[in-house]
Amino acid sequence: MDTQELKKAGLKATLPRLRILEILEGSHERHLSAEDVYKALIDIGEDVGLATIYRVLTQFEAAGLVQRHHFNGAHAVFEVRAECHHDHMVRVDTGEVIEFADEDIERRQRQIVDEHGYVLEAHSLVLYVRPKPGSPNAAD
Amino acid sequence: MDTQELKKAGLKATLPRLRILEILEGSHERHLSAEDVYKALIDIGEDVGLATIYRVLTQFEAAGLVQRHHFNGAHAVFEVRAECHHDHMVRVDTGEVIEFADEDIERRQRQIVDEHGYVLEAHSLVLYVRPKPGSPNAAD
DNA sequence: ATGAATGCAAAAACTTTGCATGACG
DNA sequence: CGTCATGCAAAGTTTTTGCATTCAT
Repeated sequence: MDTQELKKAGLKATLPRLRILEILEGSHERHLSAEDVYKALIDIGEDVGLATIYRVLTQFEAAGLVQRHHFNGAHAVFEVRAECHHDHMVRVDTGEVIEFADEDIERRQRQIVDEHGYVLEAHSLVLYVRPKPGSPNAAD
Repeated sequence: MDTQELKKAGLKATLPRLRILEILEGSHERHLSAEDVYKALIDIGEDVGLATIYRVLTQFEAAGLVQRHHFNGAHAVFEVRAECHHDHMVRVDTGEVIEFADEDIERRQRQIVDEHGYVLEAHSLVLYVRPKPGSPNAAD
């Protein structure tokens, strides 16, 4: 039950918060904008204000339940925090988001930052890609 | 003369474009927002509209003269395109931007993308850092 | 001269906030 | 029941656009 998850995060288990969490966890597309969540809720007949969505998503982010990304400069997208860290590829032709993890890059990042006299707080890596001709991806 | 640079890029050498290019090239801080450029122009008594700054920066980007970054979700910053590619570190305490280049990461990125059946079109890597205690940076 | 560029102001897109009402514990 | 959350609408930010005027070639 998501109720426990919310309480564990120090948040009251209100209906809007439960609904928003359900959408984020249940969606096939893991990366949703506030507007996406809003539309999904309207679709299932839940009447939640857009302002609430923004407020709740910000709280979820602060509580570590979700992560906020800015794949394109415009609007933010949110994804439920995965167990294991990963970065993202974005197809420039379709906008599809593909997750990947690579310990080599992670390690090298920490090393570079350390060499400069800093500590790595967070990072954002997005690879913008297009299908390689002849690859199975070219079909989509 | 920047006039040549603009014409070579296929852009008419208008006064606003020349001024904006001068600001970008002459600024100590290499990463400027549209607002930053606007204020810098006002400061030197040049009366250029903010809308023009946005239009010109977008043209510069299309022409390959500048690169657009989104270090924070809010506003975009622009930098004159450097001869050699590099990525960025952003100090979370001061907002200072530090440039770095690492061929290991670049190579690994291309490899990962290739393994997934894609071609790397572009990428964005930002490391958010804080000074390492005891390092010379901690002082600033 | 002629088409493109500019400036202004209005609009657009995304997100945040104020305040009265309603819900959780 | 007290407090925090919600909804609505209004305001805030950043960026874009329409249109008459001005400028570069």
